[in-house]
Amino acid sequence: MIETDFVSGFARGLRVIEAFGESKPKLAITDVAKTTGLDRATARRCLLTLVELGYAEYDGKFFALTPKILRLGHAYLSSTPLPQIVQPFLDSLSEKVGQSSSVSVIDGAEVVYVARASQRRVMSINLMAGSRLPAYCASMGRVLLAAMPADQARTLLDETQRTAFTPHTKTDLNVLMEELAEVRKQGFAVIDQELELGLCSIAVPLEDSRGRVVAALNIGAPAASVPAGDLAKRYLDDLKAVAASLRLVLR
Amino acid sequence: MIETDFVSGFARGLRVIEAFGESKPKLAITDVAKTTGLDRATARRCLLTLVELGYAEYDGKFFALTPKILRLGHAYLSSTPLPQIVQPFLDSLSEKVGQSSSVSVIDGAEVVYVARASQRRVMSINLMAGSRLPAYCASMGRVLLAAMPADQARTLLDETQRTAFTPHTKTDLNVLMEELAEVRKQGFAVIDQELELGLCSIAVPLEDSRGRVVAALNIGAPAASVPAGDLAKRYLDDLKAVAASLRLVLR
DNA sequence: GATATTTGTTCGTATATCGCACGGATTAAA
DNA sequence: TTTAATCCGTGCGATATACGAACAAATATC
Repeated sequence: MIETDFVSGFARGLRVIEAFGESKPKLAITDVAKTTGLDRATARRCLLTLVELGYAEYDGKFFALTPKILRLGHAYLSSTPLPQIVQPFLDSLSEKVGQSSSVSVIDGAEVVYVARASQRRVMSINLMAGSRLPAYCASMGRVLLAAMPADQARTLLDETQRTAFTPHTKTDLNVLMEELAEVRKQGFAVIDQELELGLCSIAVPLEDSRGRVVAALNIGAPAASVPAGDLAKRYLDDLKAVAASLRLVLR
Repeated sequence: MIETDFVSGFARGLRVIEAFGESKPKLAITDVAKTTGLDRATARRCLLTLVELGYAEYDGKFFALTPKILRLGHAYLSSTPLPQIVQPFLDSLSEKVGQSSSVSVIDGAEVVYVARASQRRVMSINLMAGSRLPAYCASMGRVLLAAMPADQARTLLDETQRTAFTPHTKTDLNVLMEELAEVRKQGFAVIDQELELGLCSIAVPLEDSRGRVVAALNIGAPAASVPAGDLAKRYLDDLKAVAASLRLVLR
């Protein structure tokens, strides 16, 4: 008996959907076959299935996903209490401090935004629910990595391609592990332009009522108006207050 | 030979994912089987496949989606040019007028938000990319319905459960069809508290360079500060200007 | 413009998956 | 506690699907 409880056709199809990430709007059959490692015939069958169901369009040459695909992520966002619960807190926090604020969870070595309240844009990239950032150089990522067992975090970081997005980005494994220990000790993480020049942020963990870290909350600010060194002084109390309120609400 | 280009295992799996919508965080095997109409054994195999791939969790009793599911919607948002292209326009528009602004496309009888710039929250519900609203009572929905052939819009509306969310909601099929004709003629749609009391909005179509309507753009405002009758006067020129700019950019 | 390479599609068959039915476990009702 | 009612996991036969190869069409290369 070799794994009878597994629908490989389904798994293959999901691989096909994910092949469209990374700014690849239109893919031909062979492109999909290559990025997924599937046989061309199989990739074609999956793609045509997506078209048949309305999740994709086909112009005879290229396939492109349709907005119906968003139903899948929406199934998560609308079924999980977290985004709905935190959004109002996020809104008032963001308005009070006049900066963008977000909540994210971890998925592998990436941070996934589940809710966000944005003020004037300061980042070049556009963040929204479902957006992803590498955990090792994001404030919420540091917090979430610090919350897991050290060896698990080390393994995760070790397996990650750690790019230096700016001259400030910390990429050395041991340096990062020390950073995580510090974050664990002080209860928050500060990022100073490691992801993008001119942008710094501070994050705290969000615990549920049983004390388990389920997400992270952050505030991002332009380095020009708020130096990284001032972040804790200015925003930590507000962040902690929101975290405390949410601890009572999160089951 | 009947439909050889279709992977029904894949299609079944997607049905399983969508079963988690509508605020159902945790589902047992039988729940999924019921909502999807699949056999229990099949539903179970799909769910275990999701767990195996990390898209879902299983506590021995209930299944719940994980944030990894967002990768699927993210594949669309990051691969489709539309959200990235419109976001900066949305941001500056929203900031200029001091109200929330959004872009959406149509999927069936629903409007799907693909980008949004929000100011202070005025709605009770939380909107973000991937959120859905019934087309018949949303300003962007009216615009998008008006852009399709009348009989197609009529069929879509006829098949839709048209709930009166407020006393102002228009639900009569013929009234709505007349409304669409008016929208088509004047080139914009105004909604006065049909979705939620205290909220009104105005939307215009977004055309690509070939003149095809590919999305809708709106501004929402509290009825208390901006009466519905003033919406066109105050915001239509700004909306039209953005639409004109985007017409040059959208392929 | 001819050849070489890549791409999309079809086909047959070995294999995996589906739906059904059954037994054990769990929960609900009495 | 007993009974009834679900619910869950598992084989089995029938059916559907994946793979690889082969062919045709399109594209690239020279």
